[in-house]
Amino acid sequence: MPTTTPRDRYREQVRTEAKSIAWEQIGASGASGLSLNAIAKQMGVSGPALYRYFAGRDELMTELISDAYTDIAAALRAAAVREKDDRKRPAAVANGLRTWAKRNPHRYLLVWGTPVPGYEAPQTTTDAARKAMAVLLETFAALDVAKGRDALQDDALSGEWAPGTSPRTRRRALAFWTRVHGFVSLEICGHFNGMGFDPDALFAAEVGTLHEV
Amino acid sequence: MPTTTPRDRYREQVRTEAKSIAWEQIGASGASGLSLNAIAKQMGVSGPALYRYFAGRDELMTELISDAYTDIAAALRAAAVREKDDRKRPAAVANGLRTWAKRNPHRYLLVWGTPVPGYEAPQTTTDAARKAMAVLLETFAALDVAKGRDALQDDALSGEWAPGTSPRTRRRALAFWTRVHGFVSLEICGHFNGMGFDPDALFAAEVGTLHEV
DNA sequence: TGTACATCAGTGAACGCGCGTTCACTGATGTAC
DNA sequence: TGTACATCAGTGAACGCGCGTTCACTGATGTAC
Repeated sequence: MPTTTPRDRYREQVRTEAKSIAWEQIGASGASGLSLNAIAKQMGVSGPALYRYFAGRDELMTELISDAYTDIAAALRAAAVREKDDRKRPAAVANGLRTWAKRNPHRYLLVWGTPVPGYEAPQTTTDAARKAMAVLLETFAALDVAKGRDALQDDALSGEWAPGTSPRTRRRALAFWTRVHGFVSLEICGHFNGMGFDPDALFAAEVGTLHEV
Repeated sequence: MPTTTPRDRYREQVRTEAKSIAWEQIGASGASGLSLNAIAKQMGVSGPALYRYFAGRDELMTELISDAYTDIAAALRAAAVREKDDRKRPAAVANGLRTWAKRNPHRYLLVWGTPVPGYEAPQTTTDAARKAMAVLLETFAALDVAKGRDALQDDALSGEWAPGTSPRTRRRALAFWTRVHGFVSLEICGHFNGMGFDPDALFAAEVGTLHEV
């Protein structure tokens, strides 16, 4: 009988608190500054205590990345369903992604920023990543009616990923992804600072072109 | 009489070697893994010895970033002058940027990837960044003849950066930058791995749309 | 309800490691007369 | 050309710090009869 005992609930609570502090620390010192000892200290607990909850630093990292992917996927999906008009949906998803990224820059960068050295992403995170990508694919699949001009040969985009979608849909999803990521990552890394233009306006203009991607 | 003495040349040589090893280490352990001690060890020299050549870790980092910017700017300019046709030049510059990035992923990411925590870029690097941006601006300024459709209000893009260029030129340069960066950064961070499509083909398609950005 | 036992959270000490940086010092290289 | 001095490269010890991780242990919480 796998009922959740009080101990189970306590465990989950401690894990959640640890992960929340982990994000704070990543925000302050970057992904490579993530430290079990430092988290323990902030929780008012001795270092080794956390080894009851995580196998080690790498497992914690993996879980943080998975959580972030799940969060992103949910945000994208929410933005997608909120927009009923198929043709306006790409822009809505783009805005959803940007909003989420600005609210969670460290999560965003942990997932799509510079890879953490010495950390190899396991299967789990790759799966989580596909869930986020699926939203983009569905968004463009809904638009997949006519409007030719497929510059890319079918086979070049017919990899094993995303079976059941057309090459055109995949290409559009990819173009969407790279463009939005380019803008968002530069913005949250502060590379627009001091240039004196309005990021909102530029993003709006860029997003306006996404439906004809 | 500021002639370069043998000692000066020796100093420069040691600094160059140290920086070269620094890049190796950044490649292996990431930007936050950069360590004066480790560099010294690899040079067969004691740790404190390097303090004769760099004021500290941060100064070395600053110099690496500046060097990277300078290198990028040179690569972009070379790509730009090689292409005589104004309208093909954006694509040429895009290809130049991607090629450089794939050859120097760590340099690229140090400059445009996730910011190094606890490191604040000084004026020097900002200046170097502008030199790279200048190539983009010139590229689109050359195209600045007619072809309306300026979706963005003039004032929104009339910040203090890049005086002497038209808002339209600035907007196009920015759109170029965000798009190319999006593609290139995802590619060199390995986010296209296992998707089974041909990055070259997708980039070519994306670059084909840049002249009408 | 009470007692005996098993489970599990958390501790503190320890291991070996690497970091940035300062400091007093040696020894070699250059310079001035 | 030779000698006296100044400059500078590099050393090794030291400071204080933090890291991941293992281990034997204490004490509290739950479970079975």
